[in-house]
Amino acid sequence: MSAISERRERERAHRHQLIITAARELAETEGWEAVTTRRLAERVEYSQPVLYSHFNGKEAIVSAVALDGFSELAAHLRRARHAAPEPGPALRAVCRAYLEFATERPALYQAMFILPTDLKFASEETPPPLRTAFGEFVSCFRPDNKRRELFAEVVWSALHGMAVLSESGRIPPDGQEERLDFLITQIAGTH
Amino acid sequence: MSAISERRERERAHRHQLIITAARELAETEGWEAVTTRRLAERVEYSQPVLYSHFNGKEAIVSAVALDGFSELAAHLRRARHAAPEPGPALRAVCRAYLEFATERPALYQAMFILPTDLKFASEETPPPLRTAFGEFVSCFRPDNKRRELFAEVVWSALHGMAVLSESGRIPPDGQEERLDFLITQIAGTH
DNA sequence: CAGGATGTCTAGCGTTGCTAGAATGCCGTC
DNA sequence: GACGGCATTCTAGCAACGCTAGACATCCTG
Repeated sequence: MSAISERRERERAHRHQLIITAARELAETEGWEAVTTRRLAERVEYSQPVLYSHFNGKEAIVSAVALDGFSELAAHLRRARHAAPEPGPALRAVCRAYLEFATERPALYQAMFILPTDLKFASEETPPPLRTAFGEFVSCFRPDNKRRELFAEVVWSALHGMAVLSESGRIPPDGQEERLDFLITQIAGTH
Repeated sequence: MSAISERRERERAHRHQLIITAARELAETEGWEAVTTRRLAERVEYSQPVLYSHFNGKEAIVSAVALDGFSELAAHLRRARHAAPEPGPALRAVCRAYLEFATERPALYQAMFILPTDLKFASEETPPPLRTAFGEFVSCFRPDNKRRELFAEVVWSALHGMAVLSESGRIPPDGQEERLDFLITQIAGTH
């Protein structure tokens, strides 16, 4: 009884992740509007209702993808920050990594920041990956800086704005590097 | 023939605007997910297909609402800029007005910047209201500043990020004023 | 007053997210 | 080793969506 239900649990967990990755792949290749419950079910080779035994609905699936995205983003930013020698260039490196992430994984970024999700932000129930991702920005400022969280919020906002406005063509996608340079120059000296 | 068709034309134009304002009101009171073609048709007291004799589809209706929004935003920013005495406080006033606009008309702002629309940005076919709205930011910098467009893009991006991240609860909505203050302080001195 | 064009509506197509209830298959027990 | 019972999966379908074809009515023109 124990071993059997354990195996089932394992298979179930495996299928759970299968759904998430299938949704993500489908979104990355054809966009989120192509991610329907039917196509997703077909992709994982199960019928539609099994999706609902794993997730509360489509929004929960998007949320799961977004959560994975936050983990990757956090790792990506951390790598960039540790690769930079001093706290000064660290901010620039992290910002560049952020924009890189947004442009290279547009569908994932969309799930994280644009599509409606169940994720709770800026509260006690905020999932750890979200916290650590944000923490990477905070860590670019000196620990004795009492307003580092605030600074991080502004930097993050600016980057998000740049990412999303250039992605949608509202600002020319070319000038991204120059804009980043200006932003960093203005913020620098405050860490 | 002339007078009659003129009257028809007038009625048609009136109904055209009626659809737009109905869509906007519905979105502002119940959110864009409640704006369906059926409910919209019921609201204007016509059947569904008349919507399609005025617009190419739902996206075109959203675009029309967004376009109106850009006109209002441009006027709102211009008012704020002219109310400020010097170019220094002008930037702050315009930024504050922008955030005000975003928080007070969330549905309208969503149509302008988040929902998919037909509007062309940063190109030759960009509608005038979009240009003038962006121009208000540019005008906050000195005419001899060769990078004023770039600066305006960064400021706009930062404001958009702040607006949308606080609206969705990704950053605490309270700190908005403080964040704005930090942003302006860093950008100031470059106009 | 008839003819034709214009404009509007009824009805319906295909697809969406989601779910109830039938059917299937696997487990533990006698 | 056959069987009852439970969990799981599927078939089928609902209501609502954006959108459209074709019938219907209405009004101007000759």
